[in-house]
Amino acid sequence: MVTLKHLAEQLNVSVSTVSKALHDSDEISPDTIERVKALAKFLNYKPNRLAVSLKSSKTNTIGVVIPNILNHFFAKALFAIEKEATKQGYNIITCVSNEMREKEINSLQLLSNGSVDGFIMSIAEETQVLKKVDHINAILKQNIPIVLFDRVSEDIDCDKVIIDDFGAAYEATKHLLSEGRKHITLISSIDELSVGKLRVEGYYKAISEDKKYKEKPNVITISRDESIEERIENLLNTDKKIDAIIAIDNTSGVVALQKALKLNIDVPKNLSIIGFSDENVLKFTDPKLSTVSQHTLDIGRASVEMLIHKLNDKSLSQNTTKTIKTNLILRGTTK
Amino acid sequence: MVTLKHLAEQLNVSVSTVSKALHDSDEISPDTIERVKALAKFLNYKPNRLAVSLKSSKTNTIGVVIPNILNHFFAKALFAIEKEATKQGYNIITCVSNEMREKEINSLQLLSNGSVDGFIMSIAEETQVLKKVDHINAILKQNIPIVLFDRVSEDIDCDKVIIDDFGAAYEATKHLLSEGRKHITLISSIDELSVGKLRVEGYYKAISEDKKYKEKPNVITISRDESIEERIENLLNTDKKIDAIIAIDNTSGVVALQKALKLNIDVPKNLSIIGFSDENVLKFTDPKLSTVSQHTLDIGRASVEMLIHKLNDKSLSQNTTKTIKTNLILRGTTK
DNA sequence: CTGAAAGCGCTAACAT
DNA sequence: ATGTTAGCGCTTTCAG
Repeated sequence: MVTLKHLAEQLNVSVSTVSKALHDSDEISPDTIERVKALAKFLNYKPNRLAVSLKSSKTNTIGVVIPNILNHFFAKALFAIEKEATKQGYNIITCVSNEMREKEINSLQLLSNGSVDGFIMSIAEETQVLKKVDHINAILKQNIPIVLFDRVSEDIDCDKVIIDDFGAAYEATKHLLSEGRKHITLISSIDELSVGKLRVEGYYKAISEDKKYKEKPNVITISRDESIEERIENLLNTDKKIDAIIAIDNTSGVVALQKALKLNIDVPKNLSIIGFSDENVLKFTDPKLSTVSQHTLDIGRASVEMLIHKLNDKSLSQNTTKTIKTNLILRGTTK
Repeated sequence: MVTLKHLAEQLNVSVSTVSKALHDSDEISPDTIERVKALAKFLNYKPNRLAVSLKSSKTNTIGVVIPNILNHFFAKALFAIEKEATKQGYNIITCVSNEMREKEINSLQLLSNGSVDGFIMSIAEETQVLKKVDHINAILKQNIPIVLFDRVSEDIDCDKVIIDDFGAAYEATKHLLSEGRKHITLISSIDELSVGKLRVEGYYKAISEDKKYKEKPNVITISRDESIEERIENLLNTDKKIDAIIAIDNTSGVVALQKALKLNIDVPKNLSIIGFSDENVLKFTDPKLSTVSQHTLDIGRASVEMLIHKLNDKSLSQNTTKTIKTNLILRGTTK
């Protein structure tokens, strides 16, 4: 690895001269600057990032802690975060909590030792269930900024980026009501998560506001160790009255559509389906699933922007919550 | 941030004493060790990673450069890499090339300045098409080890982890032949990639070895700007003789299955389908797609192992290529 | 215009 | 058993 010292020796000048020259300091003669730069280029000199960071107490690195990279939502968020971070001259170090609080604690500990300037994270399921977030607050107390996205917590006071989960489910349910559906069922495999709870609330609200709707709300929660496929096939088989489904997680919507087709249920004539899936699954379904579009790329981008904003002005102790708007995109599974 | 200096001042000893104490040096009295450790724990002292790395010329960080994180194969590989790296005490810095050579160059440049000890990467499509890999060889020349996985190149002399693409396609095709299929069609949307080419070769070999098979090989390549869905629906609609499909990319197999079901083709009675998809799509299909299982987790793990192995013994200039075996898993879309 | 020196936080050879 | 010093590669005062 070629260092300032090497350059200095080659050119018979001091290290500090070289350093200044490379930064176009006007303390240095144009002639020297040129010579230094020429040699630097020739030898492919690159400033050692560790040394620069150590000196400046600034790593230009963001720690990203996500629950599960195999979940397409988080993969996409990571994609967006990486893209925006790169654009702004930041690297990202990625850790996966695998939904476990212990791993989350580890990752946070590991990186909060000067490795990163701040964190972007989404809370592990276990952490949300246990409602123990002191490990996150501990980082904040060390004056390392955190931006929470999607899965957030009231007990943490920091910047946040969320979607309007309540409103999104509310709108989706309203649409199904407007179609004249009489038996709207909500399916959730994420009822432990903050976002899951909010979406259910939105569904309740829409139902309760509709005077003409006679049925009680029907919420199907599927636990981690159940087979989503079996449960849904069963549901459609036994409860023939269901004429609309709002599936509030990543995958249930697609599964519901598959099973409906298999059972020869006419979609959307006799059954409407709205999912929260990402566009990537569309190529696997025919008709195309109608979805609540979550603008995941915007979520990632906004998270990076907020973090860097705070990094640039740490005095800024004001915390804000940014809500990314959703879109109800009607495709082939709704009337 | 609490440093050795802080601890030293609090305890009225020197910095080096503190350092040694924390490393259980036997130059230090048990008593002092205990006091130092107690205070360190109390103040939540964590050694500054940058300083340690700078001093030791060892970052314990791996740079991971992948083409596309929205591709489930790479997401899963990244998952495995992160997991194994963490287990071995390494962090990962992730960069996404987005299949672009330019971004690949940038990432490599950016991280080869002391940020990482080595790289794990899979080559961008553009790089494979252009066959220009000097930027990768340049890193190797700087004595920074690289492990290439999945998408590799003959023109790069380094450690590699691949699957037996040729053999996998060969076996899959042989199975279709053994079912007595007469019109086996290969579908590929990745014919520009090294792995794509190898899989096609495997298909050819199997076909050509079968004396009883009369038909010419039938290879359908779908380009980036075509709609895979349209193309496949069209294919099945127009060529009614097709009785078996081997889909060598991530998604075509599932799409083919969907379209076949839509067109009321009896799968697997009249049409067998084998895909190269990951298990994650299975929940979206009924019947379940038969696939070539690529053991992506093993690929990721092996990559980390190889890199760390080389890191631990840099003199080891011997490069090896590890081939991860595949499995043909027969499910509902084959007889 | 250039250089010497200090220091970021840590380790380790070398005193004491 | 503890302390001093030098140095990893870099930036930045302060001298010259």
